[in-house]
Amino acid sequence: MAQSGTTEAHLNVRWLHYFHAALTAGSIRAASDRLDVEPSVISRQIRQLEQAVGMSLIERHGRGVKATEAGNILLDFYRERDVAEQTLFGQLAEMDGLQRGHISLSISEGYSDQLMSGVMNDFCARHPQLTIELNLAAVNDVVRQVYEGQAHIGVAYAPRLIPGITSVASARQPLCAVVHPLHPLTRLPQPLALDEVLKWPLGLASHGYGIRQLIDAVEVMSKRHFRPSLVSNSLATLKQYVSSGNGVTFIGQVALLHEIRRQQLVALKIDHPVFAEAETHVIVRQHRPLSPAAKQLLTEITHLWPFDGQSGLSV
Amino acid sequence: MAQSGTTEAHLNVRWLHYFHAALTAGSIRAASDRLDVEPSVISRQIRQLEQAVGMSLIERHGRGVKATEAGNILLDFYRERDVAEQTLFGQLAEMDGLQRGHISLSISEGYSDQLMSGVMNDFCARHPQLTIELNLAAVNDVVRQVYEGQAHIGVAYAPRLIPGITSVASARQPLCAVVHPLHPLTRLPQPLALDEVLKWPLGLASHGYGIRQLIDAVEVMSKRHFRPSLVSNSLATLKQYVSSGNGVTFIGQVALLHEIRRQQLVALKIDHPVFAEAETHVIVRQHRPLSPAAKQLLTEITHLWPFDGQSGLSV
DNA sequence: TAAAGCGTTGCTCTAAAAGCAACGCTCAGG
DNA sequence: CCTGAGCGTTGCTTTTAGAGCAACGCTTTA
Repeated sequence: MAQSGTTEAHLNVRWLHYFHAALTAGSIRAASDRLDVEPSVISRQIRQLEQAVGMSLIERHGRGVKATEAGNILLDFYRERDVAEQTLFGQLAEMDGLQRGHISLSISEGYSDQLMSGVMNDFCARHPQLTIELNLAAVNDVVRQVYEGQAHIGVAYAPRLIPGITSVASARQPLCAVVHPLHPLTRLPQPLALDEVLKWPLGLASHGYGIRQLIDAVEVMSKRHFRPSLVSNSLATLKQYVSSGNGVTFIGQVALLHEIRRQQLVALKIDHPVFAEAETHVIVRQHRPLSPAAKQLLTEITHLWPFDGQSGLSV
Repeated sequence: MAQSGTTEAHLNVRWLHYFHAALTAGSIRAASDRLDVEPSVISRQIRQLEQAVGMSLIERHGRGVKATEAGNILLDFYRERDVAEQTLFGQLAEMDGLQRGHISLSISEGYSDQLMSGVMNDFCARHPQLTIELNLAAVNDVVRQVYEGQAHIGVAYAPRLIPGITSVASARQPLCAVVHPLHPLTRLPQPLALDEVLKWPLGLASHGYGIRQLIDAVEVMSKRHFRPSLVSNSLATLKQYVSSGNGVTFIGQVALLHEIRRQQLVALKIDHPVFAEAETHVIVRQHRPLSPAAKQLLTEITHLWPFDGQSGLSV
């Protein structure tokens, strides 16, 4: 009587669907009319279901069908499964509608202000249900976190683009010489010659930072030796350094919009291709599908940010 | 972005199965080896699942696949569904193993003792998880309850078999004249002539009882008129009636094994075909699949009960 | 740089589902 | 008692979906 076969085989959707339809409709033929499917199909599928579970599930009367004891159990199971499935679809729809989801951003230090004021504030306000993780990190760490999947989106200044990382947008943001507004350099015509800049005390970012990598490159290319009097992994420290003396440091203009607007600092262009062509990149992991929320945020970033070119935006 | 189609379509089992296998195995090809299915099949089924939910579910890397955010949600859903399904199978197996279930019996009065001592005691002891409902009723009610599905199994004495009712077993249990052990009738040779019995005060079962229907039939056939001095719907009352006087009543021998063994009453055979050929029937509703527990109990009843013939036991 | 491994795609083949017509049966009504 | 409508079921065919096979493009590793 008891089917000896392993119950490993999962329950087919059609079986349960027809089974449920037949019992709710009261008869196989009624279900047939409702579903616009031949009665024979329903009959057979129910039979398959029966021999799959190894028990009789419906009582076949001359007038319709009724559920057996086992049939009722399975019917309850079907209903529970159905609501669970609808709940699932609801969750996915919520996610699709950006009412739910998680986005992890990793951005270079100094650009957080810009991001928060430009895009993130609006986005967070419009989608309060979204969980947004904003991680400040050195450029190399931004790239690494995106590469390893810890961050969905990365914003990095002058990142070293490696295979597996796709830049969906970029904006040219020259690395400038940053000094106090009353600094003698401000009286020279721009772009400044590199030698002029190097006459003054120098503050540099630590190794591993995108800025520092650019500077190192320029150091090699120009066959000069930079002798920094201050090295820091904090942009704020560097800003503080130049704002309280006659020192100079290299920071992207975008990273100190606040100070420039308040006339606490000035950014002076430098006559060197590497400095001039520095770019901020919005990067993602190649071939990694973004969640709907992340996609939306990504497009907003690339649209509101003053990017000139968008290379391969594949959303 | 968002799939506009209705999410009415239910999720196919194969889709989820392959999807889960690929993610747990780490790669489609690994899952392919584990399931012994071509990788292309898995890839395609997952793609079908993806366009069914309208979202990307896995990240395709050069080295295997990973779940997206939506994929993880669906993965959790699959796991929950899986345990729910196993729970279901467990319930059904328990029911199949008679560890769970419900049986409703309807039996004629007077045969409960026999049943309880013969079969039910053992059965209940062996399957304590089973819910067994034992309903005493008049024969016609037994038949009706079985017919209407209120009782799974019926045990009826001389039931009027109607279409829709199947007798799975029957035992010949002649209707006897029941008297006190010292009654004058006991000194006559058996089978007694009907006229001899009718000379004594008569106690009869109420109308609607199987016994009474038999008696009525005999009354018509023998062209005699029975004048009962006591009519009761309680066998116990009838027994009491004959045990305390010189009255006589008609009861099946099997209904008073206790009293016979204790020599409180004696059952005397009567020379009439209707009385002689009375039968107890075990009946079920035609075309009604019994639960495993009910099936088991039914077979035990038909085996342990002293039935001579079993007509169409279709379990 | 070459080889191994991955997911994917076009094609063919097989197995499952669906449609169709007919049968046997139960059950309500004349 | 009998008839007819309605039901579930069964053999058959047609259609669809799943599965196998070989090859391609790609990423990752030695």
